[in-house]
Amino acid sequence: MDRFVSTFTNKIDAKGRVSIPASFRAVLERDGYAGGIYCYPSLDAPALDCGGERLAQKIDGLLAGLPDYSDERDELSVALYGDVQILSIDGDGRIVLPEGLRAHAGVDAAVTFVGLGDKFQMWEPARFEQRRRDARNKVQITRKLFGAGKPPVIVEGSDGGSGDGGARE
Amino acid sequence: MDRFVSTFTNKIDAKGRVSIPASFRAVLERDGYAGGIYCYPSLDAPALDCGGERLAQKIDGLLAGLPDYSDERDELSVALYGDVQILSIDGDGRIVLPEGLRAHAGVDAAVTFVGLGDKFQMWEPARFEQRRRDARNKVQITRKLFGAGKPPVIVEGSDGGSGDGGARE
DNA sequence: TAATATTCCATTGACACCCACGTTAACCCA
DNA sequence: TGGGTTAACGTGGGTGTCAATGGAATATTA
Repeated sequence: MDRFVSTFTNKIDAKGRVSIPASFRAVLERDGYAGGIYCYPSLDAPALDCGGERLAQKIDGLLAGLPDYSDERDELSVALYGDVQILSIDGDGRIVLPEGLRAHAGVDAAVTFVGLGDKFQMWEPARFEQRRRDARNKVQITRKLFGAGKPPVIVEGSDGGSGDGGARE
Repeated sequence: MDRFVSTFTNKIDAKGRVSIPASFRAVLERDGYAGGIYCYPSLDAPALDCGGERLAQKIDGLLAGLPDYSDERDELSVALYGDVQILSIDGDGRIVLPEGLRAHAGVDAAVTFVGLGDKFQMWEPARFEQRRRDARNKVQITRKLFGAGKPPVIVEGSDGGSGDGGARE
């Protein structure tokens, strides 16, 4: 299992802690993460993008192409690195969400973890439910267009395994 | 952790001292710094660029690329080296910002530290907030770089519910 | 000596670490 | 197949540690 798959909803406790789904943690291990996960506000949604080293390297790669000390680089750096927070995972597999991130995602009592292959997102449960409904409609339309019959599923990473053992709970 | 990541805001006390975020200090250690950090006014922003040895070497490298005695080199040398200050870090991980630097960044009561990979910047908090918004907007526009176009989300197996194990919630 | 800068110490509050409980899903065996 | 057992995960709470901050004491310079 090396991809983030499926969705889980966990509670935020009084201290602001949330458990990261065990299966996601397993992926992070393989990903090789040094004590914490990278997490930043999604650019196009009220959600948080999270991942391990692989995600960090993706960001690096993005900047690697730009010349040092160029305006674009500085700007992009600010937007990417500047927003990134490293959330350390405690012994029980939990993180605490800083105020800024919580605000962007609008979460308070609970968080929905959404696997997206290379990375995963954190959503306010109700908001995610809404988004998912919308997405489903879109899928229906797409199916019609393709004259489908094909089963849906559509993780974005693609080939991604469907269910398999993963998903517990 | 070997790069400056994430943002922190710390206060300036009556004597002009600011704590450098602990995680940044950790990076500086690895970077091998001799008692102080390199710090100079950003060329294109009301902020201060800071870093350790790696940053110094990068500047050297940048200048090395330009022909000796060229105008650009002179200009750049002055622009970079000329304003560089070495700020020593005290036993508690704090530095004091000289007047000149404070003026350029417009800081007074607090400083926002922004990790940018192999260097970090210091901003006046409000000003940084503004800059961040701008940067995010711009990035959204140039987002093709991300290999974007990928719509977010959408897991959820068909109505059959076969797919993965669905969330518990 | 006055004024400024640097080092040292104390306080506070946040966070990481530790353990304990309840629930649930997986497993085993009759 | 069904009931009991076990293990794992999510959750809650207590506690120690460390970072940030404020202030005092000491050194340094004019």
